[in-house]
Amino acid sequence: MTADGISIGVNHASPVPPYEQLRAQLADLIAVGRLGQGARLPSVRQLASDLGLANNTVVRAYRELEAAGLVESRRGSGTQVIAPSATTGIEVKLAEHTSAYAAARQLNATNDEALAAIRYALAHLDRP
Amino acid sequence: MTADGISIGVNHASPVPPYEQLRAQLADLIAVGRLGQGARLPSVRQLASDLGLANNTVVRAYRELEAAGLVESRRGSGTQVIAPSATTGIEVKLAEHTSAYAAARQLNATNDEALAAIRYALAHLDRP
Amino acid sequence: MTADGISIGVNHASPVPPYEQLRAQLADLIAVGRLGQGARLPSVRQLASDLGLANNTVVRAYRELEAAGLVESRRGSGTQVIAPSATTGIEVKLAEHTSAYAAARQLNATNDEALAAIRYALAHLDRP
Amino acid sequence: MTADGISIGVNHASPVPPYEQLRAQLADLIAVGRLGQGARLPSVRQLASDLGLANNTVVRAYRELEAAGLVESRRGSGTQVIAPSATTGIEVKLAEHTSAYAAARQLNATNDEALAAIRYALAHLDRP
DNA sequence: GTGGTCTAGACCACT
DNA sequence: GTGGTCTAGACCACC
Repeated sequence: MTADGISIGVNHASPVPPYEQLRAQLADLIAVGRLGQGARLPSVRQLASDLGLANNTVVRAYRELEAAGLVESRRGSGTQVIAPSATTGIEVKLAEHTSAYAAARQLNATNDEALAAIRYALAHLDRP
Repeated sequence: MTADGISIGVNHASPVPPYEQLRAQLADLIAVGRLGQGARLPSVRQLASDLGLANNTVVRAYRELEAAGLVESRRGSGTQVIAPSATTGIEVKLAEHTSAYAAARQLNATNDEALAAIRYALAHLDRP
Repeated sequence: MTADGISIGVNHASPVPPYEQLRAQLADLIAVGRLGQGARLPSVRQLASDLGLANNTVVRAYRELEAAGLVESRRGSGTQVIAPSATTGIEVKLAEHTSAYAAARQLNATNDEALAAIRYALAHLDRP
Repeated sequence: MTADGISIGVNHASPVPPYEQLRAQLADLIAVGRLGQGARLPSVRQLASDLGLANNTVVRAYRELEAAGLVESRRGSGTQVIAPSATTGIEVKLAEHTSAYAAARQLNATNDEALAAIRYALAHLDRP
């Protein structure tokens, strides 16, 4: 849990490298609007020490976000979100991912199967 | 597209290492029943040459699947699927993933948003 | 565009640090005669605010120009150009740079290629 | 001078960071055809030790070239040039640069001045 | 052997 | 304080 109430985690056991885990989580927070235009990301040093990473690992993640046009870094003034023209809603983000996942895994879900899936997911999400 | 009609792909540009891409795809095919009990995986050499990978990369993926108890390799008979105690259906797999994704990304979707998501996904899946 | 009709720009995305971008542009303007002997550079505060830079960044650029003997700063009278012993013409400046570039890049241009180059450049310069 | 007869140098005193000096030189060698399609760049370790740099510095340069689509790196098989659709000739490269330089520096050269420039440059190039 | 990532700590540029 | 770069050396994935 970082200062701003956004929590980010890194799984060192995962085959996905830490910088990419970071990048993906931040990209999603931005895409979904949790980090909107002008929002400041935690400082490199802050996030690195929070997560027990080397500074450069965070720098790498921020650099990739910048290359993707999601964020802008300036020496001395930190890293800020550049809002995407049309903010992507949670549903759209979830849907894009679900769809991509199904395709990538060749799950060939029928409509009924997919709906069953989402109902199942909803039923098992721990939520207050 | 490998011999058995199952197609597997490896993206060299991805930060996820090839052996893990392989492992994940095979694990899903098994979890979902596309590769059922007793099904034979392609031979190491076959799959490696199909994908332009070194044999060892495929060996690594198979080894991890074996360690997870999903397949069994025996000299002479290749690598075969050991059906999981309860075969996981497509919906369950999709749902688990969707749910895990939402949690990992802190998307905090409401039920309505999640349903909207799945409808969106369905509408955008190219299907015959 | 600064006060004197000379325009200077800083690209924050460039790997070249801002103070050096400033220094190089000013040095060229001087070398080429656009800023002649006795010409006054914009005040540090002026230039800094025009470009959205911190004062110290401009100070740094001016300091390097002074160390190179191109300008002189005096309290009260700002920063003035000290004309180089022999004023360098545009052609000479361009030529020096072109030549240095070719050498640095090992382009090994023949005379014909270089002439073709300059003709091409001329044809593509937007000029009134 | 590296193995392949291409020589690359890094100036540690320059304000331009080493990885960028590297990137620019390699990009030019490719743009100009000195490193054509399929040509293999020196290995990261090779180049790093030739130039007295840390491996990561070379890695960074190669990564940027890859992001620009000039080059492709594969673990185990090195880094190869992906030829640009239309190979850029030496003259074009030189001209583009000269033109860009003139514009960036506001040299406002006339055609005559530019021609004088190139003649001057040619006269002062040390060439066998 | 190849490239890819990470660390720990340094120094620089910038606000 | 901020981000940006470099080093030295480690370990991993891949051919």
